[in-house]
Amino acid sequence: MAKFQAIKGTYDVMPADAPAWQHVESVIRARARAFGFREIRTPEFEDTALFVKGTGEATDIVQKEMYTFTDKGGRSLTLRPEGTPPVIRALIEHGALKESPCVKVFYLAPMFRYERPQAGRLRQHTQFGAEIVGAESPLADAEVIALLFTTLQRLGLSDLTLRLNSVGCPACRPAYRDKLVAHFRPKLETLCGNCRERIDRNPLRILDCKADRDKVQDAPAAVDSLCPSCAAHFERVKSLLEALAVPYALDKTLVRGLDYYTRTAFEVASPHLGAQDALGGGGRYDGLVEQLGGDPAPGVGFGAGLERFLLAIRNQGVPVPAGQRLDVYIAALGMAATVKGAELSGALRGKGYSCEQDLQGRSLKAQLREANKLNARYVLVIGDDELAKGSASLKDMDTHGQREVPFAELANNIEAYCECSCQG
RNA sequence: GUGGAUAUAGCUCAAUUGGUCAGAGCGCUGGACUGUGGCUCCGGAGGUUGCGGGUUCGAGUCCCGUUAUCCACCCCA
Repeated sequence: MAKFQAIKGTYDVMPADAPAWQHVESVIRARARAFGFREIRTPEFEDTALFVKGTGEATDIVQKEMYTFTDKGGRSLTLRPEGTPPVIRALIEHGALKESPCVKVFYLAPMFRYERPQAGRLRQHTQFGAEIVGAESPLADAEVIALLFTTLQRLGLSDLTLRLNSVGCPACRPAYRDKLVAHFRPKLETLCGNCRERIDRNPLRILDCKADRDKVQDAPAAVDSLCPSCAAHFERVKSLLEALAVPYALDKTLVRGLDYYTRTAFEVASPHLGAQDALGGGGRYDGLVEQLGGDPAPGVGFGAGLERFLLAIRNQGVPVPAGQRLDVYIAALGMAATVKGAELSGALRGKGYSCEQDLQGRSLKAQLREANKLNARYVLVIGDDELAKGSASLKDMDTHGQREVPFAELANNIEAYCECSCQG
């Protein structure tokens, strides 16, 4: 076993896996552009207090999952466990919300959480997230959801389930909370240990309990206790999702784990994942901007895990486009030919072709095998014969055809000989 | 933090009740007309069986510890 290995919960994307990542990333960027979201990049670590205040003191993330350390200046810093607080912080810090009443941004960035790894869960994972800040319109909720949902569809994922719920606002939630407590308090005995604690700490989370799924079904639903404005908002979100052709399933037990959520809560899950089946989730957070020191502004967004995208893609058997093929492989025999090959590869690369040359001084057979493995379109064979004639043997790996081409012509006008797909 | 499973060549895995059991396939590499790929055939390299103890005449094969990985819980992407 190797002396050093990637630390628990982290992993390497080796060259063989890179094309799949690039594909997912490019689909995401294309979708974000289609919806008019602009990219934002924030630091990998922040003031610890940003997450304590933003994510919420009582959340599991803050309680036990943060990578927190003290730097040499005595500052308490934390590796970003989630994307929303840093984004809001940046928008406030740069006055983006004063410059424009509504901002739409997305990010693609690593997140860090100290958790026990399992299928679809890592200590460092990559999130695709998007936020719309400054819009109270239910269309903002619907657009954010549609961005996530259609991105997953574009990736070829199917059997997706979009769970939707509304958890109300500071005006109506307290009353609902009381109803819930009143409902469960008498049945305390029938609840699991976790829920007995939750009834005081955070009763809404009892709805999330997997052990007592059945006992939760007849509990009062948040959607039945919404104040008029939250109820109207939720109705519009639903009809806008229909307008956007995004199928949803109401789930009155869906409660998101972060403190800042208000009104809309949603989650997209795939049956092609393990126990952690959410590809992404999010919701509205109308109080967060103010909470973090900005002028009050509503917001809505989501976070989604790329590793889970890749996992679902693989488990579902969705084909992933292969990486770009090599245009030209130069097989040279001997030092003089190698020098000539270097000269030609320089010229070819200058014209925009991808081109590589043997570095091991191996036999021609071995070089051709290598070219084949690299899926090269053409191979230029250069040996003593070619050097004497002043021309190279240009072999088409797809048709098996081969012809002689003078060195001078090759460098200037290879297109003429590669009737082809080589891109200039 | 809790529970369960697993740790044998680069990868996927074999190895009867502890006694030639350290192997196969793939991959890598060389060759089959000393200059021509993908198929086929032949050869080669590569493992002190995660690590440390113990039991035994003898341990990948049993016991203890340790580390790591995987899966599940909590929770989340």
